[in-house]
Amino acid sequence: MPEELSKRYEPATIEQRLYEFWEKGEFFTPLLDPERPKFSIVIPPPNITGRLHIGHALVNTLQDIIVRWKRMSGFNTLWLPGTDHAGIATQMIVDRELAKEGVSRFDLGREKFVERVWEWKESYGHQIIDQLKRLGASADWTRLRFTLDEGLARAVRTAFVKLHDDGLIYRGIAMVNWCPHCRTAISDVEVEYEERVSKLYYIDYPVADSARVLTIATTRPETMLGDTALAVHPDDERYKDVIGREAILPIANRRIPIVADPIFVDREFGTGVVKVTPAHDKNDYEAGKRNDLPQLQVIDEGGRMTEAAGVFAGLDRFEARTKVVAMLRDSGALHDVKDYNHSIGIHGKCETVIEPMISRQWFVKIEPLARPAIDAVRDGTIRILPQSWEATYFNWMENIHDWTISRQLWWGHRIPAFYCANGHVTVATDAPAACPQCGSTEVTQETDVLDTWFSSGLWPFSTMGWPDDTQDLHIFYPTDVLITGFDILFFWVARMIMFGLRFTGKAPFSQVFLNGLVRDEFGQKMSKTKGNVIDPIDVIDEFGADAVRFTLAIFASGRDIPLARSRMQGYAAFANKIWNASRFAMMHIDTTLGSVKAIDRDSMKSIERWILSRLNETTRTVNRALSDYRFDEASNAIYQFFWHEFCDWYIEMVKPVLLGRHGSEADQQRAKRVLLEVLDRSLRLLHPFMPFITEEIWQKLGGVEPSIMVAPYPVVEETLEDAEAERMVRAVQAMITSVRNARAERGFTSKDRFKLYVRGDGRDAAFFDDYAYLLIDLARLTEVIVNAEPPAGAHHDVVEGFDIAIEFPEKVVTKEQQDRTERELEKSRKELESLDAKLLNEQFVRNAPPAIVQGAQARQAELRARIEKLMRNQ
RNA sequence: GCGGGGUUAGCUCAGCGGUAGAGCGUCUGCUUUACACGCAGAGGGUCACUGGUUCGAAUCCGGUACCCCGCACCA
Repeated sequence: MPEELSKRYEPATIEQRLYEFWEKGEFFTPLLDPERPKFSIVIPPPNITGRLHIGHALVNTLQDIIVRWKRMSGFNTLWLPGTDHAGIATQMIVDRELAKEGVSRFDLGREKFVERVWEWKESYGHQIIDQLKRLGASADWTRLRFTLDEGLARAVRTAFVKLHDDGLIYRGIAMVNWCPHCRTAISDVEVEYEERVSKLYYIDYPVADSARVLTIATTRPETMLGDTALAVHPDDERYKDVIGREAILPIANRRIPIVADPIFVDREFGTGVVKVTPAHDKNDYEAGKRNDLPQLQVIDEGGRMTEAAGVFAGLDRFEARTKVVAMLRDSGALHDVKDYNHSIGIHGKCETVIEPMISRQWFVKIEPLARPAIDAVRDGTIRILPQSWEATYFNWMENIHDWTISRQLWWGHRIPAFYCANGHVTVATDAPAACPQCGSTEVTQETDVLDTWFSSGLWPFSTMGWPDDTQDLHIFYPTDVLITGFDILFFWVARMIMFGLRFTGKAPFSQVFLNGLVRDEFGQKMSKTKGNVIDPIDVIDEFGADAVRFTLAIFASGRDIPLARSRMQGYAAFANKIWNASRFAMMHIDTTLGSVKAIDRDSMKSIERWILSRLNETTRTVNRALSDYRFDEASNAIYQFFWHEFCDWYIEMVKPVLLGRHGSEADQQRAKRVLLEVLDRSLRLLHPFMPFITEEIWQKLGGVEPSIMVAPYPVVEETLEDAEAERMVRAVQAMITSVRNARAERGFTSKDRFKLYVRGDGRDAAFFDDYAYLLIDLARLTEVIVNAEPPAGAHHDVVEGFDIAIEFPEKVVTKEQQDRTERELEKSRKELESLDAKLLNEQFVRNAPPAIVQGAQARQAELRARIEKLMRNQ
């Protein structure tokens, strides 16, 4: 006898207990058995600084659904979890902590500061892991990895040295994106562009020894202090005469050359004269190199003006802008100022305006890595879903630039390059005791660290022990699918593909599913300033983890997800429905799953065949949808089945037998058995989506397995399909609905009972006789009379091809009823009319598939009958 | 400028060649012994516009309008 359930489902009372049960039971840890079919997936490692946000909740719910589904489907399943050290983000947080104590990291020094960050990590770094557990994530925590662990650090050093030895890593001086706030270089993908309203300043530059004045336009007037030339187009008639002469730089009163550059200058744009600041703009830098111009740095690494900026030295670059403009205005050199909209580069992590800066950095020569990565997607070795992302991937990969991998930070993987006192550079996984070139023992390591994404690019195999030859790599690498947000396609996915192919010779995964962005219910981006942020932990507390997961899943088709609390409330109601349906079932089931025998299928009645047939169809849909990552379709199919077929119809249909109002003892026993069967299969089908509630209920059903999460996932069984049972039950449902409609329209209540007349041939007639009790019960009738002439004035209808008539006490036809009948008639007539035309059209009859034509004919016959009956109701 | 996506019921979306669907919201009944986080029912759509292909188009192709999102450019 199963235990009883409480009247209302209270998620908070079971979630923690069940999660501990799973963890203790080691259900998340796969076997080290190379013979068994495996399924593996690695988590997109969340930053240790992070708190779980709704995007994490989504991506991890989707992974958990797939992982639980595969595990139940018999795969030796590994979901490998871990966290990312997140260089800049983490350093920023600890910096802020230090600031509160009134010290900076420079006061501490590098070593102490890094120690401090590790301490921070020990205290707070696991928070996000705990939150993932609240969500129900069935990741193998015994394999928890961190991108800065010793194992992964060795992988990083090995990868770096290999790339360097292959000539794919170089160190050099170049114009990079510089963040003056974080005081580090960042890569191209880390720069975000924002449309800003700003000003375009027109400045007059007098031509030396002449009365001519050249006007240039700039959005960044402070950089003029670093101008080392003006440039015009060589073929521009307006300026031919000034090429080779000099201009006087206002304020600084420096003479600068006027050069001609056909690549740099667009004659059509602005005045056709451009100032050249080689040290502070990418294009100017290139132009400077072409024209052999000096680079004059006027802004420093902290975004302040240098000594070279003269009187502005020491000022912040934006203060300097204001002052420069004022001074230009005073001197009359400011020609004009216009409003101007343009996008500017921002460092996404700290919102600081990027300053292009010339500096010495480490780079990855990317083209040789990108080519095979492009091929892998093109030839289908890796499939990206939704497929439209492939175009974006190709577009980016084909125009990719070398990757700036060095960061001027302290928290991260220190670059394994070593400098000796004589300036020789050695790149090696371990520090050399002496310089291999000159023998100097004064060896110091490069102070720069690597871009965080360098280490996460190795994630699928570094977490499994690479570069060693480990069992995990043998069994679980390559992984099967990567599930992540589209926003890190370039940052992470592309780099993993490149590194995976390079270092392991294999694509790190065969499929990539990119999920959309979680937005608010009106499609707006969630943001703290808008106040529309949904905190997953809050909603788990409020609605339960299962409801939150289900809500995320039912929206997840690869597009953006408009998330509303009302939806979560709706799926919390679904959880409650599952709970109560199970509670009802358990009041009657008196056996356990472990002790029952298989159902004798030959003895089953039509409604039993029907519900199992419907469940079988649902099973087919769910399995197929999950294999296509159509989480929305899969979850919706179960929802519809469980609530609207199992609860709304089947449970109501078995009540007469279950409660002993109808049928034999054997009928009741069989009904109980089928109820148990449907509940068991439904719970297993639902488990990947709603792990907690299904576990709690399923355990009470007394299964053989210790947990539903290791019970087999339902698969399609052809023998459960029963089209005939579906046809007849559909007819019964339609009759019941028709009676309910007519009753409501005529203003009767459910207490008023009537006689129902039904027509059917041989076998069907016998069926309606058998199920008269059901019609009586659910349609609240006094009697069902098969194949008799209904009295005059009865209400007629045709449903699913069967004639029915309801005998109402008297012909109380309301205006409402008449209108409705009229509308119904009108609709049917219209449809019939178009069908008639269709069937008279020879081309339709000749060209359309026979099944369609037959369907049209059947529908035509039914409509004719229906119209005839409806007319009798008028 | 290049690329991707969208426009279907009041709202949010699914459907992507063969009779317009779901959830939420609205309205009307109902304390029917699992559930009022419930049950039964109702109303609500010329599927953005416009050509074409087809026996047949929300669905395929072309164009127009508007809206998102990448990337590039931005003196």
